[in-house]
Amino acid sequence: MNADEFGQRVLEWFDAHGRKHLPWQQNPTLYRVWVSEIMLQQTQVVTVVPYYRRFVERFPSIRTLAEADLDEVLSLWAGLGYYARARNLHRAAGILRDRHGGEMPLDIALVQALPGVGRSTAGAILALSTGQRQPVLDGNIKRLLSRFAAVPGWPGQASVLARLWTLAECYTPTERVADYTQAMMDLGALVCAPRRPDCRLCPLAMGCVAHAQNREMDFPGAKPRRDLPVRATRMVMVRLATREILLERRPPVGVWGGLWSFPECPLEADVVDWCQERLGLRVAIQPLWKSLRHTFSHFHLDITPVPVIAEAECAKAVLEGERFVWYKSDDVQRLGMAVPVRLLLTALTDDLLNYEDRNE
DNA sequence: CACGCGTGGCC
DNA sequence: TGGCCAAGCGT
Repeated sequence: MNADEFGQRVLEWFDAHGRKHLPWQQNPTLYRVWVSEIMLQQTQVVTVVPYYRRFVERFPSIRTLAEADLDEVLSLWAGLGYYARARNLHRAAGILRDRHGGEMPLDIALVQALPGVGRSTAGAILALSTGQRQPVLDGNIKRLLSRFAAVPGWPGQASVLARLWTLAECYTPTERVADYTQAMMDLGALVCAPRRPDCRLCPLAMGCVAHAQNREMDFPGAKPRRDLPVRATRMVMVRLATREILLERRPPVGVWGGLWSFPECPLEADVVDWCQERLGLRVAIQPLWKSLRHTFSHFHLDITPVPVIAEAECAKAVLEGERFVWYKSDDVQRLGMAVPVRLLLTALTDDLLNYEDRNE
């Protein structure tokens, strides 16, 4: 099947079955498509949609995003994961404001130079928003092309990746590039699916090498896997008699970077001493009622929560400033703390306050 | 090139 | 129910 026929068939399929009502497809400006592409990195459409709506309502333009506090940007990202995306998005908005007149450039090299924007995302932004002829190679298209051409090997391997890029480039048409690009992602997500590809619905089945060999599931080649490491940590839940709880801003990089969580106390340290030295707090430890395992895609995190009661006057005096915050449950949304909201605040804090109630 | 980086859904 | 996967990129 030549490239013209490939594109023709894909576009015909798009007209009949492609997705045309996603939020970022309505008024697909460079800014709106950019935000959507960042959110969609390693994240499924159904998960993104509500976050996307809230985000572009609050930050409708590059300039509003650039002027915002990172804390507020993170607060709208809370729960979506991969928070470096939000930090990069905010930083890139500042770059666009300062060096590009507040506009997304049309030169793919400049787009790709923005933090958080790689080759595929840069291509998707320009192709979907302006129709510029740029290839895209996301996970869906990798899978589709791997099967169509029976490309052996794991796409994480440079040689395999290079071959897929060549195919993506070759099949990208000169007309209706936006529809074609959307169609390829839709085909990969809805028809050429990872688990159960439905080749009866595929407009490319007649040219698909993997299908001809009945080997759809052999492509793309499997990623070499190793077992997840386990990390252990301890989080100190400092509570005042007023039911306020202490949160600390996490470092800007690493797990949950830039978000707020309970302070982490080294496992080898004595909690009472550590609170005295690190936080300047005199505390009383409460009984521990459970520990918690949180599984990430790349490791297990075993968390030991340690509830402690601190003296209010001392605590207030010592821990004022940007690094720490005292909160009540109502304040969570304002602060934008993904981890505390979902994992720590809802689970551990509820337990902490229930525990307190039971003992009153 | 290998690894770090989240979360929800699927079986 | 634990392992796997999903619109990648930065280091």
